Amino acid sequence: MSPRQADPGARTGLIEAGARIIAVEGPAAVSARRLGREVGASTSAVYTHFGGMAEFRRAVRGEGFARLATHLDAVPITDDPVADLTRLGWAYCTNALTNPHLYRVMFMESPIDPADAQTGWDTFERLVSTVQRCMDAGRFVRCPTALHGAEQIWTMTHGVVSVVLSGMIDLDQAEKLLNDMGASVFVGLGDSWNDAGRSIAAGRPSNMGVLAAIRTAPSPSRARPSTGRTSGPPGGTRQSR
Amino acid sequence: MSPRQADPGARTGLIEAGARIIAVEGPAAVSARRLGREVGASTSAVYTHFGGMAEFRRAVRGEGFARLATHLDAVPITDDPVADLTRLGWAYCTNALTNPHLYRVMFMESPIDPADAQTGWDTFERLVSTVQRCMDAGRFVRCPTALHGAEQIWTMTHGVVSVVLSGMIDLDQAEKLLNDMGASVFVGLGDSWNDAGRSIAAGRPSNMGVLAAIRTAPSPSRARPSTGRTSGPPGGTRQSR
DNA sequence: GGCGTAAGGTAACGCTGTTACGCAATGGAT
DNA sequence: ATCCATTGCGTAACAGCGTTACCTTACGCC
Repeated sequence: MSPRQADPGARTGLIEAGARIIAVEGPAAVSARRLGREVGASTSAVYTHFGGMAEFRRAVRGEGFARLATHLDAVPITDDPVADLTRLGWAYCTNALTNPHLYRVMFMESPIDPADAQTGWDTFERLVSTVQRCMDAGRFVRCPTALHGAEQIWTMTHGVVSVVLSGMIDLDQAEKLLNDMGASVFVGLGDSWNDAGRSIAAGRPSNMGVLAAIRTAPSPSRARPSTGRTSGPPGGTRQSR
Repeated sequence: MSPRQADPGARTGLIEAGARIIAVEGPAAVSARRLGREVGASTSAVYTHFGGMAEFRRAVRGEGFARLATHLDAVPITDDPVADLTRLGWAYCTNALTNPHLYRVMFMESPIDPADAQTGWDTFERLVSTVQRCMDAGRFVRCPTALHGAEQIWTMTHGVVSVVLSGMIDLDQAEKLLNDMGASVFVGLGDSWNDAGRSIAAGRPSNMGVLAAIRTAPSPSRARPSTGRTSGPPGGTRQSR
């Protein structure tokens, strides 16, 4: 009474095809028919292996978290935990900006379901433990819990990444923001200005070219506040209706 | 030789219907057919008044920015600009969390086009001018330009809002993050810890109930780092895209 | 009053997710 | 060796989507 068993490679093949399509053409290009065409199967493959497009997207998000974890795990552990924290931040940014569509799917879509949130928190553990090392090293003396400090750092980094992906600021601005806000947050957690600055400088990736390569490609929109200094009466924004 | 002219109320009617549908059911529920049904017209109404769904969504984004500007303009100007900054932040959060779907459409979708970016920057001016007042008052002595300080504050606030909307943290955590990171950023810009703390306390909305009301409704997902929980069966969570 | 012009409805095209159905394949039970 | 329950998976259909060609309709100027 043993039935035919599914091709074990089909599932991963679909996930990788989905991640690839998302990376190149964006989430909108992913459809059941397209996936079937891509792996040489029919539309029902998605339903056999995942149950539906929603669950399939969940699986692709999981793949995204796995790639992020790989990036983060490549960050070495040194005797300067704050520099390690900085390196984690740059690794996070590099991962996000080299796979912007995937990052958007992971963190910027409709509220994620609890299972995905758990996956996210598991990845987040890498950050929490590094903050804990900063506390143990006597650097983050004002940080109540490692979790709280990690939340601050992740929220800040995610905010900058998110704004870059929205096209509101460019990568040069983002680098300044990350440096300045990173220092502020580190000091707010208890580090001294001098130590924070030293560690941020130490954690700055020597090969900034990875981000420089990204810099050229995805910058279609650029806008600045209207030149005249502000404070105008509420007639400021022109809008429809 | 004058042709029939379009119903001037139809355009705003469509925009408001779109904003309402987005607010209640999310962006995925907005379709040309649905909009036509909603305002008693046909699908071609969207094409007559906007040219297509993409331009229609741009118009709805504009409506969202207009509402945000209304929220921000309601913040009074006092002689404590840092407290005003805090109030702007809370107004921003309140607007975002009372209209989460609209906020997502405005700031968390695919890269926005230059026209929308300009609209966003116009709204952003309110923040820049307040930071300038903080500099003029001698509070942000380390802030190089008002634009740079405003970018920091907006990025931080947007990061917290964005993470709350993703369901990764709840509103209590978010309030702590905003208070702590706000203080860190203010101090990083040059304020003193005492002054920053005082202004943040002064800018905290007396009626926190607005956010408390939100607290109950949209919290479907809650997860913490690795408490070793399990996920339920992949039941029918219907998800948009 | 007629007429040119544009508003706006109708219907179609190709796309999407999803599912009922039927055939194919499989491996333990007989 | 045969059988057959069980499952994989392709086919085809359904409803709904954005978009557009086509046509009717209503308007204001001559």
